[in-house]
Amino acid sequence: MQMDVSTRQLRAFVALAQQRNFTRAAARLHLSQPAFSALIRSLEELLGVRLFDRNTRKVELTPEGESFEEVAQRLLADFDHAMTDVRDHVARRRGRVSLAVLPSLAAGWLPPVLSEFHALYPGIDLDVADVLSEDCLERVRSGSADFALAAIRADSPELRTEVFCSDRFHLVCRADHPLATAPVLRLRDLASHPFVQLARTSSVRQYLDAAVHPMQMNTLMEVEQLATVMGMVRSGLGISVVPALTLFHFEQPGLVTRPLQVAGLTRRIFLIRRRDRSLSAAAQALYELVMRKKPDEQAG
Amino acid sequence: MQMDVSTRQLRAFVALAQQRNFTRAAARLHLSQPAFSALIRSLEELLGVRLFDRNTRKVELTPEGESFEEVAQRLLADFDHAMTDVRDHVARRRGRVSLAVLPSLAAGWLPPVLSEFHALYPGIDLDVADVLSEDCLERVRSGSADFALAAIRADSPELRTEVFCSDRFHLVCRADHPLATAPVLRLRDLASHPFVQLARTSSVRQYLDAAVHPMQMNTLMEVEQLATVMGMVRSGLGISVVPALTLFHFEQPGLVTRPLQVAGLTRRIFLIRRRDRSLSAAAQALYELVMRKKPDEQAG
DNA sequence: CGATCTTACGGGATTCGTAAACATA
DNA sequence: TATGTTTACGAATCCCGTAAGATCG
Repeated sequence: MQMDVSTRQLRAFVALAQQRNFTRAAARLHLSQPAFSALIRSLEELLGVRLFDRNTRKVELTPEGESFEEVAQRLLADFDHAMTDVRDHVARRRGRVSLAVLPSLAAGWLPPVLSEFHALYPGIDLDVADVLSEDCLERVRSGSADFALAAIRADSPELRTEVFCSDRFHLVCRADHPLATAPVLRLRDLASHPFVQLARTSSVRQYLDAAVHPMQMNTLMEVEQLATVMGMVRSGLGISVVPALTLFHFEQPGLVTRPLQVAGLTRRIFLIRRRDRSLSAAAQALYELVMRKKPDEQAG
Repeated sequence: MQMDVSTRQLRAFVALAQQRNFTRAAARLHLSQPAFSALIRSLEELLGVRLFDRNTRKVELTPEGESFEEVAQRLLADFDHAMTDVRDHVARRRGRVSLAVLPSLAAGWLPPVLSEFHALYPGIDLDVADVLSEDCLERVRSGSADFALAAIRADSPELRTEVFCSDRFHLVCRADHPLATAPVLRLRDLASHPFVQLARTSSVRQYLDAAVHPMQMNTLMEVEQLATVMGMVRSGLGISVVPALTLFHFEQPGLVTRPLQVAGLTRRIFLIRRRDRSLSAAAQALYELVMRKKPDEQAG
């Protein structure tokens, strides 16, 4: 049993209930008076009840009309509220974006991007997960992130991967270290020096292991955080090699960073999103800004 | 800014969100699939967002579609609830009637009528005001009663009066009273006997005063309630004259009631309702039953 | 008789269903 | 290639506005 009452009929009813005059109420809906009359009649027929007692001199609500008035007003208000809510989301006046990003991006490159985003769309809430690549992917897969920036490609078929940027590796060492001023830097030159490694789960480490066999490295220690690497290097315990996007950690007095021109030693950052699933208006807006603000390909 | 989204569009949207298949969802609305497709498209255009990601193999909600789904379902539920509510009232499954009736009618004639009414329409609440005629009219005038049964006509132009029934007067006295067996009863025969009167505000008294000048009466006492009149008469203090509709008070052992064949001494009961104001479905139903159950014109 | 609602009716927009075209796994 | 959506298009329907008719104070 479905009653396809239209919102127009409701609006007509409310207008007439307020104006108590067909001609004026019709004008308010930008309708001719007979057309308006038909609209009221159709509503009455649909409900099976007269809503107005009317003659040429007076228009009054019937008891049923009276009790229907508040109902109709509430329904219309709910309706309009719901519609403006949708429009607000579409217009990016409101909404929420969730993204998952590698910690290295989250600390260095991301903040100014989000700052600009927030200035553009102050009504959109932001939800950032600064987690490792595997976790990034999982969050996109489960839907808890709209998209992600990670260092690995997605494997599952419901995800879509696109290259976001390339991230070249740099040597980091003390300014008084011999390599700081060496004319040429080759990977095997570095191998002999005491080296501060990141944990094997990090993408940085995986790239390094792929480029230089671990056996050839003079690994001094393994730590979890890049900030720790920096501390170790600054105190002269060893050197390290990190991607360009993490260099902000090493912009410290007494430290030197030097690009490595090594073929194949380039970390790729990927943007991961669900396939066959469009982004929300808010997520699309962030996606576009993120793509526009890609780290310079020449960085490093 | 009014968005005339129709309930059909909402129903189409919800059907598709649930079925995730245009063909099946179209069938559910008894529509051809292309017509259904157009309905969805029109909704998406109106809202300015795609609500479904679709290809020939899969139909999925977009993020906007997802958040719109609960909104649409709630709106439709509210809508349908409001509509069935109206229909329930029209079908007399629910509702309320308020009526105002003279106490004499309220105690004797009314209860079985309301009993039948309640059996017919168990969902309709009843509101009875058993008050004197003036008060009956005032309640109709103010809208707190849908209609009234009173002993006076309405004066104000917004009220409409119709004759409901005629109520003949009867002598009430003890069985051992001389008048109980008198061959003929004339008004002047009664006048000499001690008489128990009702208060001047009662319609019964007003009729009597109009028929027999008070000076000609042997008034023993004035009381407010008919039940009191009965008690006085039963104890032999005097006689009285009351309308047929109140005789149930006097159906007591040792009491006699005898009709008075006096021209002009007939109380009229009127039904009063607002002019130019239709009755609610519930009130109309009671009105019709009340008219069908009019006290027999021959009563008395 | 004047203001106002209803009825009558022709034209135009909307919406429908059928059939063909198109897309994807 | 099979399934399922979109496009194309003629037909039916719905809805509007103008004009005439009816009604009440």
